[in-house]
Amino acid sequence: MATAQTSEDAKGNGTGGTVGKALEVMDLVASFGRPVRFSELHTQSAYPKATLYRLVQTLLSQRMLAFDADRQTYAPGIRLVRLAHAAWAMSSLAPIARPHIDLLSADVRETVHVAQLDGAQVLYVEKRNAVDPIEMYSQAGKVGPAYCTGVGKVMLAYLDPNDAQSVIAQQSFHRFTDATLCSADALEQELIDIRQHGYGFDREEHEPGIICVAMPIKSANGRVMGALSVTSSTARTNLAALEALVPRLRETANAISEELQNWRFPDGTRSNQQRKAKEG
Amino acid sequence: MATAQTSEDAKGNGTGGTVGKALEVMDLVASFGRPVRFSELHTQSAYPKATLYRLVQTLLSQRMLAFDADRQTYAPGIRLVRLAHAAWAMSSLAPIARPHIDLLSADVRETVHVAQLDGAQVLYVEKRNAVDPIEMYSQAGKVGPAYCTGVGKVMLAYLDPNDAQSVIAQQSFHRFTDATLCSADALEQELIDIRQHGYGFDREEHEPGIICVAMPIKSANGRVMGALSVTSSTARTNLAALEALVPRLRETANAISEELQNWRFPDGTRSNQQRKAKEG
DNA sequence: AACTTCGGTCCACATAATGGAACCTTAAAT
DNA sequence: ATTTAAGGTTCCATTATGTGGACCGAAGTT
Repeated sequence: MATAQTSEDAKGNGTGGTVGKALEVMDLVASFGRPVRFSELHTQSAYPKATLYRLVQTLLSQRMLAFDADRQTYAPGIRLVRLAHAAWAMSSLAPIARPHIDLLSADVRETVHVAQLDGAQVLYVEKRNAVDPIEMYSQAGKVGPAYCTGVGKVMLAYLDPNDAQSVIAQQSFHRFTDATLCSADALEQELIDIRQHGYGFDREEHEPGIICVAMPIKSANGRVMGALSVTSSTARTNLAALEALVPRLRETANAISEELQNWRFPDGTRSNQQRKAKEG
Repeated sequence: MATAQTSEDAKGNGTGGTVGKALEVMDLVASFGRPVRFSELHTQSAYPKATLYRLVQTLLSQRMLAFDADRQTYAPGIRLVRLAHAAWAMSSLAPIARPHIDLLSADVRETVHVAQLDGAQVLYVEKRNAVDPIEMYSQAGKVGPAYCTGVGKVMLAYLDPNDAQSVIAQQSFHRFTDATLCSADALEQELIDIRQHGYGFDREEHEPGIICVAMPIKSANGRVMGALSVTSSTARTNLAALEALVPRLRETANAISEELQNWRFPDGTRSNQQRKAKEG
């Protein structure tokens, strides 16, 4: 139920094995955001033509990529959607968080997000929008930067220091707005601040006019599992008003944490370690 | 934009390369439907312990699997959710179909599904439920059998004969209900019938009391891209009433087909312009 | 016809995967 | 405290896989 990385591995590598290379190609295809021709991939890839070709063919035969014979283009295959369904259902906070953020969202009448870390980026796994409640993959599955979003910053603040260091090192620190924290130093200062309060804000750091208040979701033993946030705009409200929602947010985060703990999958997944942890 | 397999490949293999083996492990993990221990995987896998271990480690380092240190269990990783977002957005009918099935669903006030073939199974990529409109990954991403669902049968009926043959050969023909078509022969008979009418039914073949009418969604050149269906129950309606919806369904399917064509990047080279135009 | 671009194939060679066996580590049994 | 067992991890000689420069052929272009 989490981003593994138990700190000592630190080899946030990408390559090495064939599988890694194949996944690099997957990412490449996905990064285009539209179906691509082989030659387009070739120009963007470090791999020689024959190698890239074989990788693409492998992926194709595994239905990880789909080929449009008419247009001669490749796109990520729907086999992924199926696997992702499993990932979303068992590996994300979403199924557990859902009823809680339904309540929260109905209560505060603002957009609520649940996010987790995927590598060095924030991945949104669930969203409730008070005004337009129907959203699908188009929202869950989206990624964003960790250093300038409310959810990203609170997760970083409570991450194991080694992991946090590694994630911070991978941030791009692009200046989206005047308020964006553009250096590791500025960010770390902010993280200290977040740890003191127990929650964090996005002060128009990612998008002008967009503000949010965020709260970490932790497991029983204190590991950050994700974060949730309430987002609004400066046109409608202000930081002080959002701060007033903190108790409600904390309540929701705690409820999710707790349920996370009790959560058992159909067949008993209870481990001895868990039993112990619960007693202690 | 589709299940590739342009008929001449036919090697619906699973193994061969390392990538295939790794994906086999992914499927295995996903098939449990809950986080699993290494030993559980080992008992279910043909691979020797060391090999399986290395595959799992590779997948883990690629964040395709996530490891829960507390429970010592593996689950599909959230990197998948991110890749799947790309797959869903560019490789599925869902983004195009969405507005159309919104209309259809509001109109007929019944559950509407959009599905595509993923290998030999039906994969639902979008759903609208008139009474309870909030659904997420929990629905999109689900899979079902091809031989006893409305959408599955209409897709088979219009598939290239070679591909259809291969898919039919992979069906399990489990008898879910008295009405289930339990043999390739019975199914092929049904497919002929579907081709004659241009649409198909699910006559409680998968679940007692659940019926549907389904219609293929084809591309300009006649290839099946997917299917859509209106589902209801025998308690509320009957097949004749569903059949009366056929014109409305055809209209929707045609609208999707057409938009599919226009949305298609006419030539790889022009795609950016088109995108720009859409944004502006 | 000569040239270019693009997708696809070959094959000697290098790398990465394999898996049996040995080895830790934790927990339960004696 | 000592033994046993089971789950999990590492080693390394062997072998299967993947690599990529060169080459092919079709479809356009000049």
